Amino acid sequence: MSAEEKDDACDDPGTVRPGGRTARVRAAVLRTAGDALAEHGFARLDLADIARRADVGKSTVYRRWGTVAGLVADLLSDMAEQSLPRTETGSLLGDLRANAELVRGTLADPRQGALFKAVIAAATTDARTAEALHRFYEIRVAEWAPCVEQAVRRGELPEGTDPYEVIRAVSAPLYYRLLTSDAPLDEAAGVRAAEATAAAARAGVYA
Amino acid sequence: MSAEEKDDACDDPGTVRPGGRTARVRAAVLRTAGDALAEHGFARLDLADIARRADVGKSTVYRRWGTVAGLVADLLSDMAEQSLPRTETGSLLGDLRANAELVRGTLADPRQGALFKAVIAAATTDARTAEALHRFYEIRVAEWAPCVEQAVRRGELPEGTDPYEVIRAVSAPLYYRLLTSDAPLDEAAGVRAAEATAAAARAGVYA
DNA sequence: CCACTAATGAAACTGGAGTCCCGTTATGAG
DNA sequence: CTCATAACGGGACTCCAGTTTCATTAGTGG
Repeated sequence: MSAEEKDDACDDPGTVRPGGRTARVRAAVLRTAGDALAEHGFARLDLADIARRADVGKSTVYRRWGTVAGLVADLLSDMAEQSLPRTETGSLLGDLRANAELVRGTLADPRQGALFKAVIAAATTDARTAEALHRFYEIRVAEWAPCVEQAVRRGELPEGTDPYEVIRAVSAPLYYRLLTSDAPLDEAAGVRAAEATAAAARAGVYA
Repeated sequence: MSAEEKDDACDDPGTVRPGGRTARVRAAVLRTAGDALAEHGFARLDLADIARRADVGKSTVYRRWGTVAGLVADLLSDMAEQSLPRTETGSLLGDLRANAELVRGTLADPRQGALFKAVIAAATTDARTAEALHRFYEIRVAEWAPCVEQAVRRGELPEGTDPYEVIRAVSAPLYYRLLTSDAPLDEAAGVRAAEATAAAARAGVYA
């Protein structure tokens, strides 16, 4: 181990030969993990079961992801890459309503809603998962922030309005209801979230 | 087992002799469970460890609470009973700011914040825990709803404003930030939550 | 104060989640 | 096409969370 000593000891499995089977295994495991999270939540999840359902060796799952938290973190990275297109309506309220409806629809969908619940729960336990979750929302919020900046340019909102905070304000009541109530996330909730945020932003609360 | 057949088969342990030792055991276990939840989160929690730290027999914990979810549900019932006094300032914005600061202070406190995170995470896994969590928030929201009703009576808000929804709107951004971001919950966040809600409510969004 | 039994606690037991080892497969470079 | 080896898969092994059993302790009604 003279000159050619092992300097790649820190490499995780899957980084040197990411093509072919490795990629197929990752896709199968992540999809199965998503299904399992949506079904049973994050607490009743064990990697052995994931491996069985994904037709993948148990050792492979443990070697590459190690723990449930690590697997969820990777799932979040995967979810962050799948970006949804933003619709532009020309007015602040229209854009915020579009955003609210997108979020509401996602959370109201049985599978997606359960998945988001599970992912948020997982993030409260593990630091790496939390970091992945925060990055996920930073990305999603940044995608929609431009519509607030446009509204400022149009004169709909005061100068200095924080675009990120406005977008977060739309999602907040929807997530709050998802997590702390059993009331359904109907369309009215989305509309209310958008209108409340628009009213507050116009009043200069986020400046 | 003729006339005196066992009709109390459905009774849980602790319901027939709830005084003395039984009460002490419950208090010790719930306190320890709160500590453990705040420390390690809800996933790394096992009842055997709780029993050890609470100086209580392992079988007792398993017999009375059964699972982690059941224990958290009982903890939530206990938390719901400890009601905090509501301050009245005479104006809607003042009351909402007081509420926001109360919630913000609780969530910003390291132990309490971690505990609430853990409890919310636990509720995503188990139906009974979720029900207990929903009841907890219903109680807390109901305690503050009167200040909105007073504002309507004073003419600060339009008739037909939903008091519950207004109170929830104050908490929502604080919880959203707690769960999806690593930014600190500073006082400005509380003030912004109260002001945004007041502006939206005045605009008639919650009517 | 006594008797009855609800509730607790110690210890032995069990099943399966997570680890380890090693032979097999197939990726990617030359 | 060929070879070195990254990555996978099966199976044996370990360890501890959760269960069961039973003797002991202490509430509660009389």
